[in-house]
Amino acid sequence: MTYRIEKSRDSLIIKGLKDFKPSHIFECGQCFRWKREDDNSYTTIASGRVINIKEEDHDFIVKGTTLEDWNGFWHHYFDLDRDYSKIKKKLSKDPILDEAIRFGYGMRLLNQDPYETIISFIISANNQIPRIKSAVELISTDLGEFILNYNGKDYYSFPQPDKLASKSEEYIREKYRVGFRADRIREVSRRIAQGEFDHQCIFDFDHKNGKELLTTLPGVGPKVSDCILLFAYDKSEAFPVDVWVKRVMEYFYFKRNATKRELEESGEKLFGDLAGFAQQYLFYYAREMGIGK
DNA sequence: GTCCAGGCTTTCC
DNA sequence: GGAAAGCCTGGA
Repeated sequence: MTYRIEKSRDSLIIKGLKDFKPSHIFECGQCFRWKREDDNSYTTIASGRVINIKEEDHDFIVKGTTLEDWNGFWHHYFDLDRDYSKIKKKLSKDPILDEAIRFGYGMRLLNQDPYETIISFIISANNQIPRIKSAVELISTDLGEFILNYNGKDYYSFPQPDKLASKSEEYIREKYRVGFRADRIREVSRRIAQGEFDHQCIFDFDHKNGKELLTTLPGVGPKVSDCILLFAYDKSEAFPVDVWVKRVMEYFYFKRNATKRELEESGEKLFGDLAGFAQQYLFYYAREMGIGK
């Protein structure tokens, strides 16, 4: 991925960046920590860093970072080493994917922090995106570190595992409004904090072994583990099957009700090692268009 | 071993 | 009042 960065007084100006649209990247459901500002720019926090990014003509104005920090962190976070034009070209041979990609053409899969992603997607079970965002926000404000105020809003990092592990189930449930997910959050945080669960080694595992290990965690089933593998561990074969993917697959591909197994196997069969990208284009398209609802 | 119904907290539409 | 980026348990 080749692009140019120009420095201005208080921001970076990124030029020549292809396949990149903040609204598609943040609003496609992979990430819960972003805010759309009144000027349609996006402010996001990741690994204790806060940036604001604004699309302007074909450039992107980024506030809150330096050249070193962009190259050392955000470049990888936004997955800028990957050629999405190539991925989209391959997937577009499928007419349904072609349509989904026309809709969400600027989507990219973020490389997010593993622990934050694990907890966020445990919270996502049988839940709605506004509520998931709210819970992650409440946890960070309560236990994370204050980073800075941007445009009137305080930003806090997501806490380390020992912080959540030290709270009671009742405290987590009542303070963050996470219901039956409270004990799962506490227990998973405890296992990671005490070194019982090594989440770093999953980077070296393949998709199948990573899924096997992650699903040993309470609150992590097949769908949630595939989200974690796709959004934090760079496993692009992962194909999370949720209600929207079920709807879009049954509506366009099966043209009938499909079993859970048929749905889970369809990703690899149809899209191979690009299944994760296909899933994300399809999810975003199906949810925004209300397919099959 | 696989499959499936019912229950789960709370909020959003 | 039903549905929500599902998981867990128990029983067939």
